[in-house]
Order: sequence, then structure tokens, then C-alpha cells
Amino acid sequence: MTDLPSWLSRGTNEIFPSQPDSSDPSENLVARLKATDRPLRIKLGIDPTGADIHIGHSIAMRKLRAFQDAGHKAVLIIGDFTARIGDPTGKSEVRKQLTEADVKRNAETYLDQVKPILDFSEDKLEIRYNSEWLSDLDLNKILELLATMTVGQMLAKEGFDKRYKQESPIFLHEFLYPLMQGYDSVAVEADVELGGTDQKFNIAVGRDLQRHFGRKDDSPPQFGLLLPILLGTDGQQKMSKSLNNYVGLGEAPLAMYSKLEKVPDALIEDYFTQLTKLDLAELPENPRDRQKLLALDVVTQYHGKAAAEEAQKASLELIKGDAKQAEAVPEFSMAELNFPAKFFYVVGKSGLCASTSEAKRQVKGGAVKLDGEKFANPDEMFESAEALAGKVLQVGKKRFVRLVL
RNA sequence: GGGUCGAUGCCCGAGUGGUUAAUGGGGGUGGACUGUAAAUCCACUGGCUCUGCCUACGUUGGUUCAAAUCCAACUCGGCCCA
Repeated sequence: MTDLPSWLSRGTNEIFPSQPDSSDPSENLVARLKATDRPLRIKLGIDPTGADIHIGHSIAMRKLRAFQDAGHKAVLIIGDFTARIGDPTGKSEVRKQLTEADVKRNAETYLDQVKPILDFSEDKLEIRYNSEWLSDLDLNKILELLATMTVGQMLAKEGFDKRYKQESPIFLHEFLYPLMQGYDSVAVEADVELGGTDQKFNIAVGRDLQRHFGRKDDSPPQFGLLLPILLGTDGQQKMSKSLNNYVGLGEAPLAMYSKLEKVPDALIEDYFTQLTKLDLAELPENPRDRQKLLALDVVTQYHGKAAAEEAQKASLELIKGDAKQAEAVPEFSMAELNFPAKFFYVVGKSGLCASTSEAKRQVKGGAVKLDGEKFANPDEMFESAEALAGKVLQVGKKRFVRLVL
């Protein structure tokens, strides 16, 4: 049989079912793509559990876009219903439940953030909320769903297995999650479902359920296409907001750029593969140039070329420590401070430190500079704001603020 | 429902009546070094305009000159039995 086209294979971890030598469209995705007489329906579900999505999430979105460009239909499912339960995949704890209002707000910002990635033309994209079909399931239907799987099958799932062995609690409603995600596939008649490698179980459940409930036009059950989980900028754990190793899609150009330009060397090829269309064979030799190219390319995708180049310039200036030169230094008004004031108090209130106590420690530790000069006496008194006006206060290498009246 | 064990700082985890924000590790922040990285070394890591004051060891009460440490009830979780 034929090889996968590169738009399909780039960065793809696994496709299942996969019988590379078969021409049967139910077990070979390339054959399926060829055999179809209609655009395939490509499902990707996201649960609006937080306000931000990051470039790790963008991987599946980009693949979805690739399908759109190849003429297929993206079916983006906003898991407004499932978000309230929480996907137990990879979690060692129960996720806290969200209110309807939270979920709605999150969904809106999500859509906003994926605008640069997806093709939003009407015939290319279908956006569905899974409360549409899940909120009306009656007990009969739920029992039917539950009867398709055994406790053993559920406990074989990685996250549950681990939690079970660690003696941490697993609530019964969590067992429902894979079934609901699978039922989404039934409801939207998905032909392919995209997801991270950790989604294999849930996507496989979708196949089972499609088979169980049958499909309108007797199409074969959905294919699963698994994409790698992006490691965070720390190079250690998967990218996640709570680990603070993420690059958010909604971030400002400079913030995005400066995070991306220090991606560890070991990860940079993965990042190029997953986040850009650049040819890996033509990357620069110098690792530092690679980082810059990556940062520039990704920022361009979300903010345009001009903003990306500006971010690159600003970032260079910041690194040189030339804070006074950089225009991007935010201002902090001292209007609400009470003078006379000790130095650490000013630093603490400036927003550069989390607390005045931390500010004091940072000053003592020699991390604080005023107009580029190290300033290590936390108890230095300033009689009035005028004495500090116009100066640049700096904590560490990355945090700056210009003091104004 | 019965029995039993457990709940400590961002996380893990010591500590079992006595001066002390509370050992250690991870993580984080800062410094040196460097490619702005990694690795390594060092420092810091509850709050407060702070030579001191305040708040902390699941919650609430109690015993005591004194409790994270003892007692009681409650909440939450694990395990065993049903």
C-alpha cells in the first residue's frame, strides 16, 4: 500500500488501526482517505478546564488544520459537559469540578486562541458542544454505555491503575469519562479522532461505541491518530500550566519569544517538528541560532512577522542588560506608596516580587539593581518618590519596571 | 454500616510536650559560570515599611506554665470486614 503523505506523517506518533499492507479502508487510513467519496470528519475534543491553552495543545490543532487543508472537515468538540467531570487521564488526583459559567468563559477564550491555527471557513469547521447530546442522556442510555465495559478494562487504564495501586481515591463517575468521550464520536459520526498518545484508551473506546451503536452510512469505526505529548520548556515534564513550563497561545510576542528562545537543545527538534513546517534538514548548525529561528517562526504564526521581529530585537536588548534602552519596560506608578519608604518596601510593592518579605531577601541576595547598579541595602530610606522617579528597578535578569510618579 | 490507620509548609516527607517558621529531598528564585541553555557550585525559599510583630503542622474545642506533638468531637482519605 502507499506511504503516508508527509502532511499526515509529520510528527505523528501512531495511527490505529494500522495495517500498512492492507487496502481495506477500515484498517488502513491511507486507503480510507482514498476510498471516501465525502470529506472525512476529523474529531478533536478539548475540555475547557482552564483559561489558557498552550503550544502543546496546538499540536493536535495543527494536525487538524492539515486535514482541513487536505479537504476534510474538522469537527471541534468543546467538552463543556465533560469538563465538569474532568478527564482522569494522567491525573493523580480528582479534578475539581467547574461551574457552568467557568466552562462557558473558558470555551470562548479557547476559540479565540485557536483562531490563528484553524481554518474557520464554514464548510471546513464544525464546532459542537458535547452538552448537546450528553446532558440529555437518560439512565437507560447510561446503563447501556456502562454495560459495554468491564471494571477490569477500566482498571487496566494507566491512570486508574496507578491510582488504584497508590491507594488514592477513584470515584465512580470518573469511569464515565472515557465512555462519554467515546460517545462524542458516536454523536458526531467521527471518521478520525486526533489526540495525544495518552488518549489512546479513550479513542479506542470511541471505536467500540461506534461499533456498538452503529453508523448511519455503515462507515468503519473512527481511526485514532495519536500525537506526541510536548515536553515543557524545562525539558523534564509534559507542558502544563501548573508546572509553569508552558508557552501560552495567548501570550504577548515578547513573552512568547523569550520562552521559546531558551528551549533546551534536546527538545528543539521535537519543537520544530511539532510546531513549525520548517525542513529539519535545513536548520542552522549553531544551537543558539536554532533557538532563535524556532522562536521567530512560532511567534510569527500567532502574532505576525513584524511583531515577531520586534520581539526578537527587544529580547536582545533585555539580555544585554540594557534595560534603560529597552522600550518594552513597563511602568510602575509610585502614587500609592507611602513615603518615606525603605527600599525593600518599594521593591515589594512594585510587583517584581511576590511579597515584601521576598523583596527583602532578593535585595539582600544581591539580585536587585537600580538603574543598572546593584543595590543591596534593603533598609535604605527614601524620603520621597521624586528621588526614585524615572529610574529602572530590576530584579534578576528578566524582571524590570520603570518607576514613575 | 463495623474495625483500623492516616491528614505537616508549593510537592514529597521527618518530627511525638519545652526555647527556634519546624530536619531532609524535590521544585522555585537569585548569584557565579555559560550560548540567554544544560551541567556544576553558592545563597535564599510563611507574611508584615521589619532591629520587632503576626500567622502556621485537616477543623473545632479541651488538658497544660507550655502542644505539630496528649484528649474529645467533627471533616476528608486509605485498607480490612460486611
